[in-house]
Amino acid sequence: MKKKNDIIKTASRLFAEQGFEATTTLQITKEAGVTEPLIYYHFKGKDDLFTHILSSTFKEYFSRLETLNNNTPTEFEKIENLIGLHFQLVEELPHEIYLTINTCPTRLKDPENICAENIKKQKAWLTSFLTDCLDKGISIGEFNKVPVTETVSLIIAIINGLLRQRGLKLEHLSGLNKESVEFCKRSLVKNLTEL
Amino acid sequence: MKKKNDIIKTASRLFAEQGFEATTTLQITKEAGVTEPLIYYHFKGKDDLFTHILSSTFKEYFSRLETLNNNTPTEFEKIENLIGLHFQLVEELPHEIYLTINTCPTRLKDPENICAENIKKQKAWLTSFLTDCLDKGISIGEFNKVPVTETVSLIIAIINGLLRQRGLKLEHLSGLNKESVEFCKRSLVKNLTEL
Amino acid sequence: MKKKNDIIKTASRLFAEQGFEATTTLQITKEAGVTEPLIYYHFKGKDDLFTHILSSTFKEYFSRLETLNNNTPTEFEKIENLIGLHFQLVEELPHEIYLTINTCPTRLKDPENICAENIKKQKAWLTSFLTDCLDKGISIGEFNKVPVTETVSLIIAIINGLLRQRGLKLEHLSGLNKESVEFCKRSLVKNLTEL
Amino acid sequence: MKKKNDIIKTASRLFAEQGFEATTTLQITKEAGVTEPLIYYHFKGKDDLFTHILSSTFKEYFSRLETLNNNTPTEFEKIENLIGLHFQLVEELPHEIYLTINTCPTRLKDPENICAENIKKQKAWLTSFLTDCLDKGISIGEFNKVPVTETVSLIIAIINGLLRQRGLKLEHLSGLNKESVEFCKRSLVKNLTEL
DNA sequence: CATGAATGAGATTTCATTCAT
DNA sequence: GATGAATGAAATCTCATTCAT
Repeated sequence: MKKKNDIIKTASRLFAEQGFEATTTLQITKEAGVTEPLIYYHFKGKDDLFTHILSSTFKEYFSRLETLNNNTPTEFEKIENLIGLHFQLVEELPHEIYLTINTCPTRLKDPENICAENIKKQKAWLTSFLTDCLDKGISIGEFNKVPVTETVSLIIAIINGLLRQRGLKLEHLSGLNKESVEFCKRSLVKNLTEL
Repeated sequence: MKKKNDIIKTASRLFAEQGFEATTTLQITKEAGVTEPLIYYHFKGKDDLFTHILSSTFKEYFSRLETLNNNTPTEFEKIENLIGLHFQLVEELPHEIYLTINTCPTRLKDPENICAENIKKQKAWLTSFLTDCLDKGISIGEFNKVPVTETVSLIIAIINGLLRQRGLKLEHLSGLNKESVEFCKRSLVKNLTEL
Repeated sequence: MKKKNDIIKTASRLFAEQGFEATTTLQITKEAGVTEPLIYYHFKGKDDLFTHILSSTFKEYFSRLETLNNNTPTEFEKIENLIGLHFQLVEELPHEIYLTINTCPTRLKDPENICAENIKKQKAWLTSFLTDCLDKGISIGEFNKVPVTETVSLIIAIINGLLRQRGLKLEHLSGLNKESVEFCKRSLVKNLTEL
Repeated sequence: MKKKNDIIKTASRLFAEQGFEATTTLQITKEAGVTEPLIYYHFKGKDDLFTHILSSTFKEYFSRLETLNNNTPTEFEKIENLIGLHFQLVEELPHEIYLTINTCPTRLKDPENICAENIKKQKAWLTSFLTDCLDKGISIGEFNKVPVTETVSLIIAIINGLLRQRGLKLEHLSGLNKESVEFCKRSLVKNLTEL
């Protein structure tokens, strides 16, 4: 079972770095120190291996989303926690997260495939979470009166954009977490004392 | 020459939708209504076709960046124009832009390749532009005293995140342009009357 | 197109001699003097090549059955002609005919496959032809009062058994044609003067 | 030992239905409810398993041939008994018999292999038996003066053809046994009262 | 400019077989 | 007896590319 794990780890990294098609089964097994047929012993094929990695990743991702604390003193802290969770995740599972951001999109055409399914689910979850948050924050006067739908899309875009930068190794997010939160806070929260 | 253009258009779309590796020369020619050797008459090969498309796209992109008006009354208007330019671009050249966002990243390892080169150039350009802008805006008291480096990264992430959403067809950016600008404005510009 | 024909001829022979599974695409192409991918240029795959050969063979077979003369003085001559047609066919297309007898049966489980389909069609045709023949021959007193269904099955079995012997190279049917006809005639036709 | 038998039974069936090459060791073990290495505990390999099944079958076949009664009142009864024996055999061991008819032929090229060897032996036995029978029957005036060699081939073809029909599940031999015998009797035996 | 036919290199996958337990 | 894990060898198939016309 150790070897099975070696395959999964190596494949995650390579799929993330090079994409699904550009990664050959031979390369995976060579770097994992096993022989090619072992992939086919543990998985139905290259596709199934990819699917397996992706399911695990999204499962982990969604289970973490569920742990977000919904009893924060302010609505903004929920957003802060959501952003923090993503920064945390990409530190722990850089390849896996990058896989969902970068390799998935090229496999999105077939609406039944696992990428499409999970990316939709993610979007729905984040939209619902943020919409709640903004609605409540605006109604209790914590937030400025921003248009909810657009602002939700925007925050999701920010999260995605940041993870992507990081995946491209264009940024070492250190310090960006705090600043992203501040940026949003200034834009959303009413009556902040000026910096 | 019409057929050459058909090849380029079809290839742009397919490379963007499926990635470079997942797109076969046969598929390109079939969907373009030509035969395979014609690719080799007009280009050195599949790589060269890709390179051609990418260079044109980045050339167009950089030439547009150069048209940005640097004599705006306020510094924020420069940022507004920059964001607007990207929204404009993705409306006009959706496949080409999505290509740079989605297909390039998996080809980034080789530092000599055209993707790496241009993405670095893009990043340098945007960083320089936004750094100038923020530095000046802060010094003249138009902007809050935000940490420049991080905020620059953040704005770039927002732009990328938005284009990516659009490419994934998760969003119809209509309305998002204006709201993105407002979001940033609230966060950056001092003494706005509260909404 | 000459090379395509070389593939078909070589494949027919090898499929017949060794069976479908035991024949490799490499072997076919080597013996046909071409390279492997050429199979995939002209056919969808090994299966499609097999299917193509089989369709042509059965098409030829059924078109010959249709040429059988139905205006013979006696009913027995129809049977004689039917047997003769099969002997003739196996002389002209030994590999192809042997393919239908020997390689088809192992592919019979899937009821939609081309073997199943054609073998059923063949059986239906022969049954209908022979049933007519026997019915009429009995009613006009040319034939003994034999049980029609069973006798039809038996004549089909004789034809199949003979072709199979020949395919196995256990027999050189010379002389067998005439004798097969005599054997059946003695059994079926009334009032023959004893040999 | 029960599991060994499960392997043998399942393998017989699958080899007969699909052929030797098309049947994988994995399929055999799955359908037999065991694991692959067990085949290698009981047999030297897939070839050896096939050989084992085939030897048993032919051994049983030849031992039955030896039980044929040679002291019948008429020569024709010998032929009748021979045909009956084959009908009987295919009822009892349908897979095994079909194996010899259908799977063996594709393995006939190598003259040292077990199929070639046994099929030759079978042919020799039947030829010798029937030749004796016909020679004697003709000399004592029981049979018409038929050409012996050809008629022998023909009777063997009939037997093979019938077993094959049955194996292909094109026929339920019920009733055919009796009628096959009658068909041959009418053709061979002198002075039958007309039906 | 354009194509039908063909190919070299290599990818994915299968399968009989073995090893360690 | 029996098995889960693993493998060497080879099969089918794909794909970018080229040749001859």
